[in-house]
Amino acid sequence: MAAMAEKAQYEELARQLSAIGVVKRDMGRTLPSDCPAGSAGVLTLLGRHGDMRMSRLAELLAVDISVTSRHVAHVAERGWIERLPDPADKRSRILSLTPAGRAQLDELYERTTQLLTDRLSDWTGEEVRLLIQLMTRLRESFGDCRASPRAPQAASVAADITRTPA
Amino acid sequence: MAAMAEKAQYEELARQLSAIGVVKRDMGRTLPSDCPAGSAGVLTLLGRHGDMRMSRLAELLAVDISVTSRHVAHVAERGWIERLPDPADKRSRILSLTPAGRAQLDELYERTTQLLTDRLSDWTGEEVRLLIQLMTRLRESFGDCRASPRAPQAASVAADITRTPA
DNA sequence: TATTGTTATACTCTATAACTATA
DNA sequence: TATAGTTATAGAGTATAACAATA
Repeated sequence: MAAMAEKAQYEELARQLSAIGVVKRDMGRTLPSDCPAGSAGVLTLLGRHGDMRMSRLAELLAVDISVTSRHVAHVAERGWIERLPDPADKRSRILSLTPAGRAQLDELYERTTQLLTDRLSDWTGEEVRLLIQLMTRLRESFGDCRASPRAPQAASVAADITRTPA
Repeated sequence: MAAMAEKAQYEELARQLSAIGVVKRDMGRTLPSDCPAGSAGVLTLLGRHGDMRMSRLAELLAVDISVTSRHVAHVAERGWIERLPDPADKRSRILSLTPAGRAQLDELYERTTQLLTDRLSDWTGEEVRLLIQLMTRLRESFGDCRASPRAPQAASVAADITRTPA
């Protein structure tokens, strides 16, 4: 009984996931031409979490380290980050934002805010918060448990909904 | 004041959007090797909405018609759809699922359900429903208003939350 | 002239595998 | 031997532009 309804829900969720690309592409169009989404991800995570090694960044990006390496190279070529030697392990490199990288990051923040302020003008803060919470939990459910260092577990959303009835 | 909080929320939402790829890739890995995500999208929408023209399908997929053309060609080569002449406009083609296409679609449903049943085992139906609703609204807010033919407008989610306090 | 759809081209993102340097 | 990172290669998805056929 409930299984049938769940199956239909799952189909609908799969459809929504496959269609979310239209949102990502719209976001991508607002990026500077020399800073594609991959580069923006590197800058954002370094800005948020501070200096880190390649392998840690790959975890946060949730992509293979070879992909991370390419994004990092692109960002480093533009002088937005430095790759410092790791005194504890000569195989490793410590990634660190440069002042130019921080400036680029500010530019990205500016563009993101402008776009979302426009697109989500009729959303409440509560709705945005809830969507963020559910997307975070979705990623955790798919095994990406690395991106929420401060929030060990995005607890049951249902409980949160009842606790915060707008 | 509130603007600062909103800006931080927007940054977080942008991060979640850029990181959702890990979920899509996991879904993609469950697909048959000769039926990539683009093909699955074509089959799914034809199954859901019935026969349609290329241009309509491109709208539903929310991609350029040139992209749609390639996905459709891939699916047609495998015998999953037919491209029938449109009696009303000889430039146009009517796309129609074949029995083999329906069988392939059933296979896709099966795999999707299995994956999501596993990954979302600790989600409530209400949480899934809410995520679907918010993602639908997000796409609408980004100008993709074409994919919800039966639900003219996904109304305020905040109102819905209070109306349905679990 | 305008529109429907196809094809050619180019770009981004991704994973796998082979490789180098270090642990 | 095992691990950190780089590079080469291949595959999927997308958009733009040029084109053919029809409206």
